[in-house]
Amino acid sequence: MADKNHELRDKGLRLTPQRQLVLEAVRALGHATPEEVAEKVRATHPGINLSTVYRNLETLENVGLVQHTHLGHGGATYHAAEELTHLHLVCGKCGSVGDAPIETAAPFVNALIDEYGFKTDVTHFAIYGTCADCTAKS
Amino acid sequence: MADKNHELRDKGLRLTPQRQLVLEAVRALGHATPEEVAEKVRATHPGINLSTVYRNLETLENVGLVQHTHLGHGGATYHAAEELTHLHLVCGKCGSVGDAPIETAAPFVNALIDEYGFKTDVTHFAIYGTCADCTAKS
DNA sequence: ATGCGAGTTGCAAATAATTTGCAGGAAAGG
DNA sequence: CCTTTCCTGCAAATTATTTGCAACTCGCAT
Ligand SMILES: [Mn+2]
Ligand SMILES: [Mn+2]
Ligand SMILES: [Zn+2]
Ligand SMILES: [Zn+2]
Repeated sequence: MADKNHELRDKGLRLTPQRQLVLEAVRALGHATPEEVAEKVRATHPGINLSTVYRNLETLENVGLVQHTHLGHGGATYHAAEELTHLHLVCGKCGSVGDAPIETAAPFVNALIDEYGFKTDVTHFAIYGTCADCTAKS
Repeated sequence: MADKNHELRDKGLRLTPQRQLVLEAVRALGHATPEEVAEKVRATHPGINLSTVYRNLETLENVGLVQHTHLGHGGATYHAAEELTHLHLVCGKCGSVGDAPIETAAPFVNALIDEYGFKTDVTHFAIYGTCADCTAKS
């Protein structure tokens, strides 16, 4: 590696400790709300302001390093862009979040393209329903 | 029809003008945010309070007369339960909301049941992506 | 090294969306 | 009617996110 953190400069962004830490936190956490990202960052940079986290998440999303997804009824959660390679199966009863390969959705995605010219991003919203455990219990 | 509005009493709910109007508004609007429902109701009942609308939407959802869906990054929109018979194709570029029959998703839904025992509700979240028009323009 | 200018940050305040407490008012049933 | 319970309006509280602004600092050009 020539010099570290080229990925941020390459996108035309300044390399600040806060920004690096936000990105690292998102990568470490898998998926996380802005609040959770802030919490994680505070481990090494206690002073970080929540609004800085929001702003950096937005900035990092604009340059394609992170993305947001909706797993629940409320706000968004953030992922590292590289890591968004699976569907999220969210159970409305117990709140569990399972994964499934994106290919599972391929026939559906193709049908929407063929019939409507609609290009689906299957990761933006979670797949909502009831998990096997909760179905068994009821 | 024996006597009107049995549907509310049958669910064990009191029949108040506000409640009836909220339900009618949801039915008339197709999909609507709580704010939009309130607006609609105010046409005939100007005094209705927004919190009454929120409370009634929740109540009506609990008894199964309405349901909420997420069409965008933000809050929920409400539908009459009978009316939720299609997918929502939401374009992230232009914001348009198209419809598609639920059957389009059948192979996908079946795959999730077979492979994970996960029962998908395909209407809770919209199907997010880019519409044909926006794809053409870019 | 030094300095400058644009991009960033922290902080406080502003917005926006939704929820809650409470006291008065109205619906259902006897 | 009368009572009980549910429901409503209103104000205040929460929660989530955004914005204005002055101070700061990163990266580039002296
Ligand atoms: Mn929801
Ligand atoms: Mn979104
Ligand atoms: Zn579950
Ligand atoms: Zn579009």
